[in-house]
Amino acid sequence: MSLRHALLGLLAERPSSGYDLMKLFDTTLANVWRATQSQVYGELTRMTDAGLVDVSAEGPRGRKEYTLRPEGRTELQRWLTTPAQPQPLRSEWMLRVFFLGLLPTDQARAQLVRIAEAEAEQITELEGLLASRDWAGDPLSVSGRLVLEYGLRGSAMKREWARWALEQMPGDRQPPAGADAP
Amino acid sequence: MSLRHALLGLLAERPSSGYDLMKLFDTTLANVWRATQSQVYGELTRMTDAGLVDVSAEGPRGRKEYTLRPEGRTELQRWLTTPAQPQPLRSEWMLRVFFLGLLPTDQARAQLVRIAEAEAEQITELEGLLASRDWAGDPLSVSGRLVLEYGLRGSAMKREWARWALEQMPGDRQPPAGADAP
DNA sequence: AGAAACATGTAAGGTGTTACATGATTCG
DNA sequence: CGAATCATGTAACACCTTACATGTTTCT
Repeated sequence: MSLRHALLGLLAERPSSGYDLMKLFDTTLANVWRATQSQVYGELTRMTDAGLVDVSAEGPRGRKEYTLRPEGRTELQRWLTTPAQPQPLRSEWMLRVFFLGLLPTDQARAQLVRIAEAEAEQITELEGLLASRDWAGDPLSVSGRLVLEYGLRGSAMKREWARWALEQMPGDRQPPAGADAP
Repeated sequence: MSLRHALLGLLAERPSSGYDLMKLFDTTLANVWRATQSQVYGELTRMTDAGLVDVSAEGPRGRKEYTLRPEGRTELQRWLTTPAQPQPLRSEWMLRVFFLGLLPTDQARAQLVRIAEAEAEQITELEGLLASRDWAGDPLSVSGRLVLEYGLRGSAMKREWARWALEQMPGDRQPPAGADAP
């Protein structure tokens, strides 16, 4: 049910339309919780039915602005203070790593190299994001900065791990200079 | 479709029944890719229909042993060598962190402390797993070791991050000894 | 004999993805 | 006026969770 809580959290900052919320998912929450357009609109309808939000204003082009109701705020607080139970873990890239042993060594190593490279790119991107704006100020900026830092540390960790993994794999030996290749 | 690939990968090692595969998910893949019983049985039927596996033997209690067919092996190789496209990211705990600014500071700090503590436990558990068996030998042990290492580094990173985050939060100042509380 | 482990399956309901469908308003 | 952006919604299909349902074999 976390899509609902993400929406409640965003609406706690300011009333917004489904379209506004969509853009927030694509930008600020892109590295935390993705949602599609049809999900957002559908969930907003259900949240209205459930009495968590209200349509507080209607604008041009059928725009509907949603506002948090007290019930919604209560639910948000409840969720934020409830300890998260561990979510079902599913990581496709780790699954691939787990089965790396089924590939010829050179192909397996190539996959690890790819992981390290992809993560280096990710670091560049996140560093750009870090430099792109001021992270002091309003509360959501502060916690946004926390999330970004986690992303940076996670990517650095993953890149280092991939390098370490390459060292563990057989076939790492450098052929001595001048050795004849078979 | 990764459940299917997980099953193909496990069957590449040795023919197994649905029940066997379930146990492998609960043990070796517990930190990589979770699956429920009804998912596994259902997917095995669909994989049989798709010609990826065969029921190679039947045993007591209706036991069916599945074996990889050449088509299945091909599909597994294809998947392993195809670069993974980034999966939709959804992290509930990060979502909670993102909205930490909506809580009073002391409650927000309590959440971060909880995260650090939970991760410390996780590290203990993974270290136990690391010590519990020999990780040299067959290919899947070697890559299993890689995955475990990733888990260990990830947990250490997360714990350190939580400590860092606590330092960033307002309200970190220690009241001087003997100071009067309001 | 009873408990634990082995073994498979179905059904209902929730959540998410992709594609389709439609139209209004603003800006150059 | 045409393109981009704003704006909302539906439908089909895939996937996952939880609970229900059933029966056998082995071990103590």
